Amino acid sequence: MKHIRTRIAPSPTGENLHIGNAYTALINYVVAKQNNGQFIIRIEDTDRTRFVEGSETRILASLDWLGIAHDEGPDIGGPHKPYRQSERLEIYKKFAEELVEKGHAYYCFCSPERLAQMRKDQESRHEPPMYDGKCRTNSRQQIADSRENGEKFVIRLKVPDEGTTTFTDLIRGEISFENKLIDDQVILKSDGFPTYHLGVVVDDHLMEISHIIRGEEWISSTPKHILLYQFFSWELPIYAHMPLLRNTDKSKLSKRKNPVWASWYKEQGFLPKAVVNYLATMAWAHPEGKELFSVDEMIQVFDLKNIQTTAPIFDIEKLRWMNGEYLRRSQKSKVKSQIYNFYNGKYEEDMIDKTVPLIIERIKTLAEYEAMAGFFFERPKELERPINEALLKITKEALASCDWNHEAMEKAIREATNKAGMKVRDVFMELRVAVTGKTVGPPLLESLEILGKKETLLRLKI
RNA sequence: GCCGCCAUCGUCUAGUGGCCUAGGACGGUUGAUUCUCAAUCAACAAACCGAGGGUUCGAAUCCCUCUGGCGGCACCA
Repeated sequence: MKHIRTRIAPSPTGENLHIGNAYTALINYVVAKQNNGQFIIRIEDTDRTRFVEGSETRILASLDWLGIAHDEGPDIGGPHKPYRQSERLEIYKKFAEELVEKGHAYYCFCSPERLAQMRKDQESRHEPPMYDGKCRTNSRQQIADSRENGEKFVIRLKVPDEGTTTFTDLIRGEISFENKLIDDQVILKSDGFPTYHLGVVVDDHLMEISHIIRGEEWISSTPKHILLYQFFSWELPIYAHMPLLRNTDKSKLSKRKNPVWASWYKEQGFLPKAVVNYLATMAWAHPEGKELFSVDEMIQVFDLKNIQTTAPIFDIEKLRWMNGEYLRRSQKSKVKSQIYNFYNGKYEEDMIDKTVPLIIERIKTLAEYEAMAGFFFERPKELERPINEALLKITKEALASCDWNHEAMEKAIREATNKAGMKVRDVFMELRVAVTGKTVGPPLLESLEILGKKETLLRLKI
């Protein structure tokens, strides 16, 4: 069987790893790992105008956070380095020129202005915007002259006027496009950088990528890539176009409408395992109907053919539920250190250790710890609502004289409450607000036990 | 406008011709428990399988048409 090699090819044009990229990364990773293959990261930084400093580092860090490890990449190298397209310019130039020599591509000297005007005209005529082929017919002499004059040029793919280009998508079946509707794509830009189309094909071939698993947004450019493979006489990889993650309004997941950066999920206190698990359930269902599973379990049973073709809506509510499940199923000691690390040492470890058992069932993300347990570390600056002193008095007296453990406190408070003829829940609520400042929180008496008698009585002004 | 992809509860999905009066999960609602909130447990509502035609003894499952949604149509990826 052919050696399996997959890849993701992010562009360092955003502030972090896009969650949609994390999604395709996961699938690529799983496919590679279940076949004992390699998962590669290649940085496609061919657009200098959109380049974002530091983006690559952050993308790699997020992938690492998610536990999606690569075998080859810009940071760790590999047999096909470099893994950054900006460092491979000579390669693309060579192949682009080879295509020109073979007659499958041509120099184009059209100015951006002319192209813009052309497209404008086409639009007004309700025609599809396409290059009109002006430079296709340039003579050798014309080309030589233009180049000698230092005119800027690009290299365009010469797409056949007739026939259709067909390819088989592993999860969608056969897809075909009429060649006459495919544009003469620019493959090498005037600045010497390749466009995506040349870059991917050349690198995927050179890096021996066997499966191209990417978002469905690429379906319509796939025929251009197929043509490129054919012109080079290279063996075609297997294609699988994943459904796109969507916003609630069904549009492609975007930062305008959704948190899309992997870093956001980290900052919000989501656990990487939960994020990955949730991502896995997008467009794919565990054969045994399991909702909660690890990447390793997924690797055992995953099959690309079972990927759903419909684009799923990314539902943060379900992710939150899943995160809560992971939190509750984790070992307490692990959660404790996760919380400690999440707050960067802002809260004492000792107090976190004591309070986690009380709040673990009440939070869905690490970031919720603060709202739930903040009162352990800091006196409430203000109370959520005013205190009924008469009600509070009952507990004050009971607490002042009883042993400091929650059983004793409970007994004392209940007795005092009954004697006063009041409702237990009302009395507890009064005490809760007085000590924690809030109407919602962990079990009160256990909390007070941890808080300590001194601090509690202080807050009660006894 | 042109090309392409897609179509089961609000959401994620199971379902590949009879096991479907369509199952599970999230979310929602109700109840139990309870010092609040959760967690937990129980129950309920929720898709007539986008619409219309076929094929078949029989279709969510196969075919066609339509409609809708989405994606693409750059010297961006």
